[in-house]
Amino acid sequence: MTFATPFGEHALNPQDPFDPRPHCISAPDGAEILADLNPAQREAVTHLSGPLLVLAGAGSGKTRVITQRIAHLILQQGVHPSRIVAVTFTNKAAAEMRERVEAMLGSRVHGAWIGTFHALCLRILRRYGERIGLRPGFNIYDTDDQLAVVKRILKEEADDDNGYSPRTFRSQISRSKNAMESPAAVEKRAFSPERKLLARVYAAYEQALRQANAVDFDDLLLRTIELYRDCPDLAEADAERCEHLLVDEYQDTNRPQYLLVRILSGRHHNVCVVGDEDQSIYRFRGAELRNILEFESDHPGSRTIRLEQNYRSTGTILDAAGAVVANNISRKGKTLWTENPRGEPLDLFRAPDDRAEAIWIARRVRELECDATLEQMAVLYRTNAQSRLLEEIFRRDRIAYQVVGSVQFYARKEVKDLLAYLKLAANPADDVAFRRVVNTPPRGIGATTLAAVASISRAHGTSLMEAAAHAVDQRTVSARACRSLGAFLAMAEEIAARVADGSVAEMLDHLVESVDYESYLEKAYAGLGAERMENVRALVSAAAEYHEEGDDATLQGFLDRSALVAEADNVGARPGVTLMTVHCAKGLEFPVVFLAGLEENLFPHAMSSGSDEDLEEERRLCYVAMTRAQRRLILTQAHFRRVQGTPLPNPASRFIDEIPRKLIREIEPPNDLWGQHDPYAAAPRQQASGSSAARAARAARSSAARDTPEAAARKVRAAMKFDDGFGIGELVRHPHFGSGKILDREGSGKHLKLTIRFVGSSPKKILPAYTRLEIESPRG
DNA sequence: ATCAAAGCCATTTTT
DNA sequence: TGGCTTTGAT
Repeated sequence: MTFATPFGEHALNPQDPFDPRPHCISAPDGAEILADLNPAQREAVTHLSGPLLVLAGAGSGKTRVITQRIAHLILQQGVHPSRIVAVTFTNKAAAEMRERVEAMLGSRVHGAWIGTFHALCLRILRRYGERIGLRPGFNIYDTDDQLAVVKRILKEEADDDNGYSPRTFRSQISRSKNAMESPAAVEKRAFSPERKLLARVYAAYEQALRQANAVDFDDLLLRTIELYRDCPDLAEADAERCEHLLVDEYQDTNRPQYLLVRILSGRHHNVCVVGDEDQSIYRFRGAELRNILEFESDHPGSRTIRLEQNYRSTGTILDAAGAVVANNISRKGKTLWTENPRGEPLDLFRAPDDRAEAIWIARRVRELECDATLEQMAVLYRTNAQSRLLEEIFRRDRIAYQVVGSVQFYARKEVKDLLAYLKLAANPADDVAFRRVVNTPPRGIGATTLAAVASISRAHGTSLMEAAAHAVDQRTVSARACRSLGAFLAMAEEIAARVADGSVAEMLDHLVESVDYESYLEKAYAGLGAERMENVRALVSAAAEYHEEGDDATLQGFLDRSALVAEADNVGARPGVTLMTVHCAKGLEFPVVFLAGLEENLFPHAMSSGSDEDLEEERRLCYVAMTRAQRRLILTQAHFRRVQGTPLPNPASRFIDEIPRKLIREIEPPNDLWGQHDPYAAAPRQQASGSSAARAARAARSSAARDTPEAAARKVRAAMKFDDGFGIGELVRHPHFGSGKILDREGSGKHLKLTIRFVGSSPKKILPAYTRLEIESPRG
């Protein structure tokens, strides 16, 4: 398991990543905590009162500083743990921090809060949410759920030709929320029809969430701020509790998070933020670099400490990464240095295409296996889509690997289905959950029935669940629908009744049994049902595990966790090479790192070529990727890459050119990787940007045949008479769409299909055999 | 109402 | 390329 370190005598450095001894020494008392720290680290740990900004370069022992600081406060300053709050950005970081502090202090940390912003806010809202109108049992909507809400609204709000993408609306709404813009504010500044529609959809979305007693991720922060604003007593009490506030990854905070920090540190002002402007990579979701750049002016009397000694990487890797990020303008500027040896030059492999790139990486992994384990290697890439080819080749070559975070476990359909049942039990107002499970597995409740239920819910202003009960009571829907809807309601009630007693795992087990979920999966995913069933079993065992962790296990707690916890949180849990996106890799380190897909339009991504800010973020992302490497960094690039199935040419990433040549060793492609397939044959000649070329290809494919020379035939048919009464030009009435005019007809008997234009909409095809069409104006 | 086929769409990163 | 929605058939 241990491997020879190339660092010779440096191996005894206690912070040396290749030192086989465990990193954190257990149970220190007194001065021992400070023993292994350099002067800057020590100052950051012992600085006691007032705001503190720690600019911590990559690999400079940032987590160490935070954890030691917590230990120092508790052990030597006598601060009660419950008066310490440490917030991080990801669960991963929080878990690591908690683990390391516990390793040092054992039970003495008990009472300190260590967790993510979102988890902290959720806890506050669970306790006091009622004071701002959140009813107990409120649910958390993830991106999928948000999308479902937006889709439904778009359908109702703008049913005529809405060419708008729900996804765009969803992210625009999220963007507005992070900027803390109300629907009214968006409306006020909306000049284009699209912005106006956005304002309407946004308003309806907020309304829908309130009615469903649900909050989205953004709301967790926003509504906590709202709570503090409306209930100053609570803000006061929590700020009082925050004798010491520590914030990790401060460069990634957005506006709501910034405000929360201000509120919570408002009383004691002992706020210690740690961050690195060069590693800010979440601008796209509202992170404001400004927060860290302006910390000093924001918090008068603050102290700034720079951690510039790197303990992680070789000198070569550090120089290369530093040279890249030096091209950015908006930064405070740090110079990282290291006592580590220079190490090997960076490998650079330029592959003819993406397939050859993957094959070469697999081969190189095999070669390197002699001085590093598979677990010590990682392949990083910009986009999740890139993992597919790598996986294929790794599987073929029988190299063990683990993909982190691509398809989130909790985002899988089968998992979401079952969780939706539980969410509905916890919160019957959750309309998204209702729609999701009401006919899953299919039980004869189709669009017609659902539309009837929805209109009742609108009319009475109640949830779909209540509306459904009402419909069954009043026999508003057909007898058949009544029966299936009634059965569904009875089952939902039964599940809800089990919430009080019994474990979550038992509930799930019972649920899977009673709806016969397994045979549904079998039917719905021919052949792949078993695979999906595995995920169901994994969910059940996750629930069982959750139950074993503590005695305060509740359905609520389980749902909260599944909403906030991502799969990415157990990196390295399984054997093999780690495959993940660069974003996912932040905060991690590996002895050997491959960075794949270094091409223009991919990294930097085509989406980011718009502004300098976007490009600088890509560059920081590249910096983050490179600084994950401890011993070896291997860069790869593909001249041609398949995008949506078409091979597209891309020049090498500008980031490669920003690395000093002398730090790179370029590797010639082996013969067998050239020309075993001929990418140039299929590729377009033009040197276009990825996205526009892709669009052109798509357009060409679809614009092939669209003309319909049937107009003549239609005229012939229009001249004929029909004895079934549905003549062309006839006016008819449809139970749903109202009055309309028959434009055309095909087939006959029960296969008769009519094209009808209804008032105020485009023509629709109707089969009279399945609907009750009445003739409105018989022509003489 | 349900199922299968076919067209359609989108592909940046995540709590 | 593949997942998902719409369409079409029964």
